[in-house]
Amino acid sequence: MNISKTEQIILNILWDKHPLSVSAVIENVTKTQHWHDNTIKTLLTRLVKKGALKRFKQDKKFVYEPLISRDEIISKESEGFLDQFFGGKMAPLVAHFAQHKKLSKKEIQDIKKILEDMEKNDD
Amino acid sequence: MNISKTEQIILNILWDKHPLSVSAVIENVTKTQHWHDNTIKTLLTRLVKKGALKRFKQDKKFVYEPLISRDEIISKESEGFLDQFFGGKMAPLVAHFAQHKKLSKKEIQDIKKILEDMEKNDD
DNA sequence: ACATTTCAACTACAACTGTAGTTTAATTTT
DNA sequence: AAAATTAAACTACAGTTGTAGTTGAAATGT
Repeated sequence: MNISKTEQIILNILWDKHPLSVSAVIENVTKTQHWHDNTIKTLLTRLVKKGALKRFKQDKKFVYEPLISRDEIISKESEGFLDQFFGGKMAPLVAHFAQHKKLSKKEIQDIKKILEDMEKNDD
Repeated sequence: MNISKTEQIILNILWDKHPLSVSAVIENVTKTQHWHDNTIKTLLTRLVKKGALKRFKQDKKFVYEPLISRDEIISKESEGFLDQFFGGKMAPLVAHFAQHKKLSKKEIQDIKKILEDMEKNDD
């Protein structure tokens, strides 16, 4: 299954909260994207067809919810991304962001903490 | 400019080494992809048309080289990726990989080192 | 110079994507 | 119940992408 960029935006919303009616999805999407209603409906339909969403009637209206997990997609996409641009390694990614000053002090601390916790709970 | 996944593979090769002749590109690509020669040629042509590569004759044969920098594309793609999946923050990305045990001990050390260096050379 | 091999250019084509418009069916309002 | 509104389904259409095939031009071997 392949999820396009626009479809991904719909999925992100439904991962946050579901099930959602068409109108609720539209409302959420249009907060950030200037899309026509029908465009959003098309995307929903395509996602159902792809098996990424399921829909069912609730209160006489269709509602949608994800069939694939955020984690599943994130894992797939992350690996592809890392392979494509950083030879599959995290370190160069971090280095890239470091070089471009995309990391705040707080973020650095957060990341270090994550890594240290990880070292502790070593298994 | 938008680079597709397959095009990206071609670019990756040319960033490593350039200029390269068509046959050299083909040779490199087919190490990892089972693509027909013409497919690779099409990709090269499209990349030229997009302005991502330029080509010129060398020794009576065309050779190709990148017009856009790896860093440029990586920056763009990385940000898009991070926004799409991790709310634009690195920490959750690291956490994701940590959770999925995708980080070796050595990598953890490497990343920590990068972060610490960064804290030192603070500006 | 002609045949052969190699390059390069041009053409093809279906699936997927972005982006809706149009038609039909269901629900709600008066 | 007829009219109005809303929801759902169906249709459209050009651009991009993956994946080559075909044709024509140039270089090389004999």
